[in-house]
Amino acid sequence: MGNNIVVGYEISKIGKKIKKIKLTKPALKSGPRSNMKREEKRQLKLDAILRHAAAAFMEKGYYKTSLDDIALLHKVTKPTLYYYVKNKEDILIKCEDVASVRINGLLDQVTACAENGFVQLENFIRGYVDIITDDIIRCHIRHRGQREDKAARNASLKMHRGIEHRVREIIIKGMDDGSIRDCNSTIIAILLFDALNGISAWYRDEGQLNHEELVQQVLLLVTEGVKNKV
Amino acid sequence: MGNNIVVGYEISKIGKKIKKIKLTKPALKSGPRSNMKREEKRQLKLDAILRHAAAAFMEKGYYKTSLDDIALLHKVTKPTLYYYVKNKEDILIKCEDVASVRINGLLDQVTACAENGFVQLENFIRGYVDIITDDIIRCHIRHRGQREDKAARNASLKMHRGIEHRVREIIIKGMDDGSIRDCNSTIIAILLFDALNGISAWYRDEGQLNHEELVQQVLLLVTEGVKNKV
DNA sequence: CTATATTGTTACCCATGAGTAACTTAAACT
DNA sequence: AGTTTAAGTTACTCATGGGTAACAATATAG
Repeated sequence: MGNNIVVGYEISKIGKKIKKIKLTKPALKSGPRSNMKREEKRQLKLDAILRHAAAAFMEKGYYKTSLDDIALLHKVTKPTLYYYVKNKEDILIKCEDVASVRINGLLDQVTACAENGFVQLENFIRGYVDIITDDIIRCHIRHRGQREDKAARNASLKMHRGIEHRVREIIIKGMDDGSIRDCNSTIIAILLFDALNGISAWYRDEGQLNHEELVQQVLLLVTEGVKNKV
Repeated sequence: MGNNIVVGYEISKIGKKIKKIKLTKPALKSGPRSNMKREEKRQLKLDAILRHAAAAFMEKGYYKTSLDDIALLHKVTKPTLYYYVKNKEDILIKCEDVASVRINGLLDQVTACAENGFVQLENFIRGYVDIITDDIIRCHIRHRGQREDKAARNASLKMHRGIEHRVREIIIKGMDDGSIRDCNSTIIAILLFDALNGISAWYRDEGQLNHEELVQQVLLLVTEGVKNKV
């Protein structure tokens, strides 16, 4: 009886990896109050782990950061991490989820305002530069690309395309309402993201460069370009 | 007599690693013609290795690419690679050297022309988008950042700063001669590189997007921005 | 107060891949 | 020719680090 508490076994398609699955479902019948507390605590710990991991990944890079490093930062041992994440890559995936929510949230907010396309684009840029201050987002931007798992790779691509598409829509709206000049919205959206995401690789809020100054320069560049109007 | 042909031993500072050093210096006395041929061949092979490595690194990433992978691409075995490069990281360093020469060469060319700052900047952008078509350059852009060796890390930073500085100089020149509007040249230079380097991560010459179209959109964005002039 | 699920630990396993030693073959100089 | 150097091979070592098994402690439920 000792070892039938926890698991059953399921052989994946390839038959190479064996996956543990729970047979006992997470007890949902008990009082939601106490359960809530547990779930809350768990979520907080997961968040902390993501923060620590993201910070480490940003400093040393994904492959140069071991799970032991992350565990140490979080003051637990490596196997404990596996209680919160499926594997190393899952950390990146969870960072991606956070990023998706925040960026799409920003887009919701921006597109909800009844402004013309250009102003919406400005607002998006402002918000985005703000968002990429967060280590988790920066970590995602830097490491979206590195996905061993095929499904994860596709999901990442899909989310990325989704966001790019929404920005493209803003640009198109701007061209329609006359606030943005005629241009190739696809290329412009990509270039914009290249520049903004690039910022996340070097900019620190604590650094010497002022946040407002940065935003101003970005907006001016995107708005006016650099050529002097004589 | 068998084993005193080749080597002496030298203990590095740390005393941990032992390094082989040649006592027999590379014969330079013999005819330069034949030597040239050897050096030439060697250089060609090194170039081929760099090409193969860069292609692999761009496809799978540095850490997911083993030296065996590269050796296989080059149709030799791993130890042979060590005849051409010091270690794995040395491949990145050699790619960096290539990149440095090409980009600084472009800058030489661009700044040699007696044009105003804005036109020089335009010419640089045109040339740069051309250059980042090359796998070796793309590899360098993607992996400058990953340097375990401290000296290599510093060298990389220095080269990068050097190039950025030269572009900043062009922008400043443009502001002086009135061809470029007043701006923070440091930030603009960085943003420009962020956008351009970003391109190297996704653009393929063989793809559906036309090279000229891309260059046009970049130049327009940098020149005019996206705001419609009413 | 006891049973059960939740967190966490110590001690492993084992695949991977960088780097090396020692030997073989091919080329080139005299 | 015959010897030296370059170029390449096979067969290893060995550190690293992701992942797991099995056990220990702590909460929570009934």
